Amino acid sequence: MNTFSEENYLKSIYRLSQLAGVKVSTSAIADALGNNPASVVDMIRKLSDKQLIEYDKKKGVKLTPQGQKDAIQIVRKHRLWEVFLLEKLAYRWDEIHDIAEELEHIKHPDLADRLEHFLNYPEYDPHGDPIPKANGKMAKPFSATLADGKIRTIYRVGAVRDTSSAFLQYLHKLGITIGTQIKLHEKIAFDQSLVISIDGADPVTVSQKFGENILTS
Amino acid sequence: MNTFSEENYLKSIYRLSQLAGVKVSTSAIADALGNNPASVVDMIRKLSDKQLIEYDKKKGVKLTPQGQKDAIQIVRKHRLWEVFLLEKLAYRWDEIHDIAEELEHIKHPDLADRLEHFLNYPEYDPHGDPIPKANGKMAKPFSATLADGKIRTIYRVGAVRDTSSAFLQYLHKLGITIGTQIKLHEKIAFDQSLVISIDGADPVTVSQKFGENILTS
DNA sequence: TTATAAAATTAGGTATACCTAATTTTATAA
DNA sequence: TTATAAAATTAGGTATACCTAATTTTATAA
Repeated sequence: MNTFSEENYLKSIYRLSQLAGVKVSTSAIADALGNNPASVVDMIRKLSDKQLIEYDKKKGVKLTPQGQKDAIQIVRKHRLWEVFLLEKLAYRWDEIHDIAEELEHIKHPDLADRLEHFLNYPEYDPHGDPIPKANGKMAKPFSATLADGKIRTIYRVGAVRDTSSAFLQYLHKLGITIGTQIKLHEKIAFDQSLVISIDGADPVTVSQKFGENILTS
Repeated sequence: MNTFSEENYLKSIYRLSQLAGVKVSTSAIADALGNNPASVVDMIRKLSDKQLIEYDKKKGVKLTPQGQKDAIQIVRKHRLWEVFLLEKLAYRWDEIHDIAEELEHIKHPDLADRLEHFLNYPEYDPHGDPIPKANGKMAKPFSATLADGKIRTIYRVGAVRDTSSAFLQYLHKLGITIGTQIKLHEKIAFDQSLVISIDGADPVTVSQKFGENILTS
């Protein structure tokens, strides 16, 4: 059984591993968790001893099969609780992440399974991320971003990459949620800003960073 | 904000305070939590510094108004989660206590209020204990025990005092739950054992200790 | 190639919440 | 009243998960 802290490290390492082209380095983990790199070095040693990760100075941190399994179970609980908080307790899109950060650490053998059943086996969480099944399998996450899109094309919002409340509140303000149709009119050559229309409304301009955080399906 | 450990102490002190004739002493708290008395002395100092308890060598530990408030909020969360686990996730009577011990520590301002709304404002938890409202008020707990009962009288099970799985599984085996009718036939003079019939069935004998843990309404 | 900046690590420290063993205080019984 | 048992406390220790400051290693740029 892993501690609260170990679980948070595993989850961060898992997330960083999934980002293409990112080396899961000491400093990358420190940034992700808001901890000092010296603390990360301590924990890398601890998780290596527990055989949950492998560390190679050159390649960075990699989850072992067991570490991967443990990380996925935490992600599973996180995403199931997010569905619960949104659907059953009527929390807003931008509120659920932080509460799920606490709930995901509740350890009781079949709590996740019961919750999944109660929620009627959702495939995706409210941010569009696939929910791992009890066996660890999950649907493919959406990977194409709006920033990669072609102009004069309509896309459907499948998921969001950033789940910070700043981003989610901005989406709320723009009227964008999972399933919203977005037409990409133009990419500004200067800074890759995007001119889009949301559900057929008048065009608005958003940043490249914005577009990179909208995943299309 | 209190730590996980501080919350567990407050809850234990609250529970011990409610038992008539029990002095909330260092050793009583140590027993309740399964900790060493030396550790309890440390925590008594800490909670006193935080003005959550008052300690008098002679009289033992007493919650301050703020300590009482904090303790009741934990009890509120515990009991609401128990209702959720039983009603929504279909856990058994004897399983819910331990899971709620973890869930009660989730700190998010209005999670308890939302959960209470979702559960339709239950007054009592599955063990018959009253659920404190957001303002800390709650229905009077049941206090009369079956062991105090008069013979040839029918009682209704209102609550159980002990919530250990050993006791709850025994009740399950006997077919006793909240609302069950129990007729008290006889008290054995030798050891205060009780001869009872459960929902009109053939009489069975149970111990005095058993009777003291059944609260009647 | 070498200077410099960035990243990683080491050394030593902190607060939390426990512990054991020894000692002191308090309660109980002869 | 005094011996003894029980309870409470003190002293000193541990593991966890962090930290800062200093040092070493690695990467990057002139």
